Amino acid sequence: MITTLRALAEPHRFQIVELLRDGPRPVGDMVHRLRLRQPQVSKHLRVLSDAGLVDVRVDAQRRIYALRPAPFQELEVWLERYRRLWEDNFQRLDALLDELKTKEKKRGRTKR
Amino acid sequence: MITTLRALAEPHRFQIVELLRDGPRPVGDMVHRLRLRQPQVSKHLRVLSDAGLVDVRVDAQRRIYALRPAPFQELEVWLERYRRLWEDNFQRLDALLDELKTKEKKRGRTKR
DNA sequence: CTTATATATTCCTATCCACGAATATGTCTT
DNA sequence: AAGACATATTCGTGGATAGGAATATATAAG
Repeated sequence: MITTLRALAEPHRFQIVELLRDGPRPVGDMVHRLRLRQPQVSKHLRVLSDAGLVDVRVDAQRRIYALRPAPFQELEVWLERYRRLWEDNFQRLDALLDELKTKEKKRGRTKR
Repeated sequence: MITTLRALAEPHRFQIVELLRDGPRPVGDMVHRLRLRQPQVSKHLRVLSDAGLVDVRVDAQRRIYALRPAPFQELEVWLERYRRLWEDNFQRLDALLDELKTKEKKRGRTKR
């Protein structure tokens, strides 16, 4: 999970991933679209590959990169456990109770 | 989005977020549970706060930190656009077609 | 007002990593 | 086999940042 997040957290890599969302692409195409230098793109792809976010298919001299679904699925599974943050009242209820408690404590004195 | 990812990509911050998933907590509690030194926890919380992932509520000398739902919702919205990766056939079809093309090209010669 | 408790900030340092430049590897074409 | 094309790797460097130690700030308690 951390590996996935770290890989995605770099802006250029994020852009590469966003590009690949629309389908597999060769390196040169990404170089052109993102206006980055070829070595940097290759290096970012290496990081993404090591993180398991992409895989490569060889087509003559070209390498076609594509997203691997697995890490994105894992991200989604992880995120699901945070749904309650906005779907339940959950912390809102908690915060409300705490606030009431705070007000009670402060009764009779000036704030700050 | 990048801001959110960067904040989550650091292991200790990730742990803090995981802790806060179960509800708001004061700093000292996290220090104790994660066995980190207090200044580091405060610094990580600062980063999380700047990234909009948490907010603080003052309770006497203590500060109670809680997750903010918004960034997690945004993450989920972003992730939704990647669902097709595994729900459709999408790239699988694409890859299949490419593979057929490759085999055709290679017909009659030795691999590598 | 002094002390204790809880948290935040500052300063320093070592480490990591993204970039640029140069070069290497691999494959196609002729 | 030679050159062209596509991609990968290496090396060096500057900037960002996490951690440690010390200190500052804020509130509570006596």
